[in-house]
Amino acid sequence: MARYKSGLATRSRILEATRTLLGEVGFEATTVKAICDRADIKAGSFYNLFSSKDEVILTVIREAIQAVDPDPEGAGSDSVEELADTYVEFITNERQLGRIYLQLAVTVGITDERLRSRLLRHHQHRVRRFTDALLRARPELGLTEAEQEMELLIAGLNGLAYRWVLDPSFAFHATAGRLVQERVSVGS
Amino acid sequence: MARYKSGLATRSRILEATRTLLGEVGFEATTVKAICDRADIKAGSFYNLFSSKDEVILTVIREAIQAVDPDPEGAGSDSVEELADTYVEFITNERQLGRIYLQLAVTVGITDERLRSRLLRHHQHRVRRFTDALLRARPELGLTEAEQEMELLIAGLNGLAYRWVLDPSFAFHATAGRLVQERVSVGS
DNA sequence: TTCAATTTTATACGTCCACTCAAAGTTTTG
DNA sequence: CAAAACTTTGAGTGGACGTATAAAATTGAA
Repeated sequence: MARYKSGLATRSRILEATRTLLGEVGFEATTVKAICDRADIKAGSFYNLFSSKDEVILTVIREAIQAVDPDPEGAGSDSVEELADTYVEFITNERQLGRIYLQLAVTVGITDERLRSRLLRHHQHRVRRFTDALLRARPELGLTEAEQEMELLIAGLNGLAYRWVLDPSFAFHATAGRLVQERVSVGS
Repeated sequence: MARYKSGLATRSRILEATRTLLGEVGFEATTVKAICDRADIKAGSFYNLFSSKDEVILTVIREAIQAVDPDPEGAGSDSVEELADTYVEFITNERQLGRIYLQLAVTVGITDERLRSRLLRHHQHRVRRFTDALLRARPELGLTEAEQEMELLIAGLNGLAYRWVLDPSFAFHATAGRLVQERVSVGS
């Protein structure tokens, strides 16, 4: 474990290098050597601060999952629009973590059963948060109906995110905005 | 190139092994050795029939892209419902190719610029096909409006596909059906 | 300033990777 | 059936990978 400030700084550089590599070249190309080269350190330093390649990768994956579902002070008082907007901002601004997030389900999730169930729990938590927000705005909706709407909204947002990754000139923000408006005003 | 029937059979076995591995364990774990072991051949035979690992993987990727956008006899006469249904069936039945397809944009697409633009062209072709089908059913819609609707529908279908991969107990077919109904009856 | 704790370096090991090739085996053709 | 074309095998290559460790350098606390 890092205790001296130089060690802590090295740890940060390793995490940043890992984040960049995972986001830009994918899991396959993110080797310990690539991480060390980018962080400008030697393998020995890496293994002094992390016990394995998996450890640093899982640390960054946790960052990515958390970034999509932040639990800010005002938890439980966001609107659907705000929640959706936060996600769009996350994908477009935090490019590295965003791409890592989008890779998770179809790449690592296939192989690692524990990560898959963790991602599923994350998704269910996200649906709940969106549903709560929708019900706050439109209390007359039934729980099941609201949940189904938000499942569709989140699927749509994810699909648009993949679309945007494929072509960053795509009007992600505007399209997502229209989608949210539709879903929020469902049945009215 | 394979000319004798034994060579052709081996080629098929290699392709099937690659398909299975890409779909089940991902790109990272799909090594030449893994392919050869699963196809029960030696590396020399592999390199007699394919010039590289990339060649066989790209062949399977092309299969996956084509499977999503088949050009059957009746091209230009499908309904939106049929097009969407075909996609859902593809993802749920052709599990291997389906997972490969879903991995493409966020995994290989990041690294390989040529593949990324190929995927983008594939997507645009798909949007056009869905839009044509929608306009056939509802000629009163404007082209732009119809295109935007279908962009949202496809994003939704893709998002639901990712959702289903994460948890195959998810009611993909039913949820996709509701989504299609909504989009087809837009503004009416 | 001293010295123990921590970090960095240099070097190395064994494994697995994509890939090659000569030689032996098999299939098709004339 | 014999020669040509093709396929398979088995053994091997160099290189990059993850992992490990002893010694040198640096740091922080007393």
